[in-house]
Amino acid sequence: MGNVTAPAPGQTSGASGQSAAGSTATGSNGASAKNGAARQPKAAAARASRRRSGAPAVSEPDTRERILAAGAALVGAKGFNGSGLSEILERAGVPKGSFYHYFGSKEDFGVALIERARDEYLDSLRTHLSERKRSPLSRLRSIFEDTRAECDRNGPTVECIIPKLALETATLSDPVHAAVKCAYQQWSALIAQVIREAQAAGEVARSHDPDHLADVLVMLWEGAAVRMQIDRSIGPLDDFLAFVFDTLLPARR
Amino acid sequence: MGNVTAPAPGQTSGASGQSAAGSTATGSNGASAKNGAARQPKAAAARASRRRSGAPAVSEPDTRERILAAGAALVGAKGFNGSGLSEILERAGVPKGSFYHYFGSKEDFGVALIERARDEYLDSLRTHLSERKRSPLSRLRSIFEDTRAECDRNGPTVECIIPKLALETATLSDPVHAAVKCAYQQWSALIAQVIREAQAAGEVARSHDPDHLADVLVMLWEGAAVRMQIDRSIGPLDDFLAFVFDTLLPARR
DNA sequence: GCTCGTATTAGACCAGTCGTCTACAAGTCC
DNA sequence: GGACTTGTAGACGACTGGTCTAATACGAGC
Repeated sequence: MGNVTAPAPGQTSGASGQSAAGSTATGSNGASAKNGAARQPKAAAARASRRRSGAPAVSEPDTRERILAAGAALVGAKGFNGSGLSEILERAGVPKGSFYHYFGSKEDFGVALIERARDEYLDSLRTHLSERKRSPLSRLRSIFEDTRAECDRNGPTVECIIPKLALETATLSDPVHAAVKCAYQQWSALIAQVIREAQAAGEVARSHDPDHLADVLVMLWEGAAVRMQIDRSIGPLDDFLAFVFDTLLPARR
Repeated sequence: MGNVTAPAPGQTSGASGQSAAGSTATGSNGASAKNGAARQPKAAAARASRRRSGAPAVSEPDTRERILAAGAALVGAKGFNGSGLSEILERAGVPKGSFYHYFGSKEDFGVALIERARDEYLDSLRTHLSERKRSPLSRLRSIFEDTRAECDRNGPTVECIIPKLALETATLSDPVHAAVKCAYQQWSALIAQVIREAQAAGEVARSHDPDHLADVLVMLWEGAAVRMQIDRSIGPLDDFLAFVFDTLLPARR
């Protein structure tokens, strides 16, 4: 390691690559894998071609999605390494054999999990942000308030598998890391855009640089989310809202 | 703010308690543990009595500490569940059999890890904050700048096992959760204290409530730390410093 | 030197891990 | 109907996980 680099935030899904995993062993085991070539899920190509040809796709009702949903729930609760495939699949009501039909490996599955969460979240964000009848600042606020409400509904211990997976696996697995990084960049960019609109509308002081401010908001929100899990209370999210919208942004000056 | 509360942050170490772990299983396994009483490390009592009697303690040179150090490094890199005892002990140069002489369980070990990190960090904080010859605001700044410098030295992927352990295990293990919560409360309290001093010295606007502001700083810093791991760059920490000390605090008004 | 009691270690243990493999059911095309 | 592909099904294997018992190393007392 030692490097840092930034390998093109786009491309995330696809081939695994099998990053450095057990290469640290100092003593006995040494080489453990005989595989050299990357496995591929078999189903991905099929799915793509089927979609392309517009077939009704009677089968594969939602197996893949069921696995992902169960995985998201369990990983959210017990972490990625803490969740075994067996339990995920048991909850999804899907046999083991099907898993490797849809995903190349557990790591692949992790990437898919992140992409799913990211797409879902960013979509809801875009929905909120495109509500043209509300002012930019009010739209921005609604984003966070809605997430807060959701956390309130689901209990403070769920939610936000992205930072969880990020901290847990990003040090190890490059594909997961890339997916997470990409998610954050898009998120930040969206926020920056609303901030610009809010500034144009005179709702936010122009002294703030939109990109930096967006990064700060994202970081603060993430910190609040972490704190929420630690305190097991959504208080931190309220603190976030109060600080950002009552103190920080309306810097009328 | 709502809640926050403060349930006696002291007491964290000691008996484990074996919190709810597998109680969520829907299907087969169900009960997995046969133990009801808490195990105890055997060595803890000995250590205590030895220390009490002032013996030179020739044996146990630093075995426990070596395990902790190796554990902190590995857990920081691969997460708690991702780090096996075998590898930790191998790195520490300690035989596997010795582990349960010093720790009651892996969970106990996790608590010890957090307490070690917390004590170390809070101690350095107190050192910084008690430097009477510097102004409060400058002391506050030096805290974060020093940590930034350390991250710069060690690379952005290490550091901060506390939020890592927090997100990874706090959902499951009550003792770990308690230790983490305690750490944050103390941290926040320390920051709030400096803020008060800075306000008294006229360095920070009195319009801020010290406790809330401290919480915000901690959350933002935590978010920056998470982001640092994701970006694999200390840029977020710089953003933090710039925002807090150039924009947020000097709200001269 | 021998025994005894404690501090420490070696290695067995089994549950659980991810991943593979073969067998089978269902749908589609010739 | 038979040869494909797509997806389901779960047993199986090699391996590692944390845990614990049985044995060692070591120092004190006689």
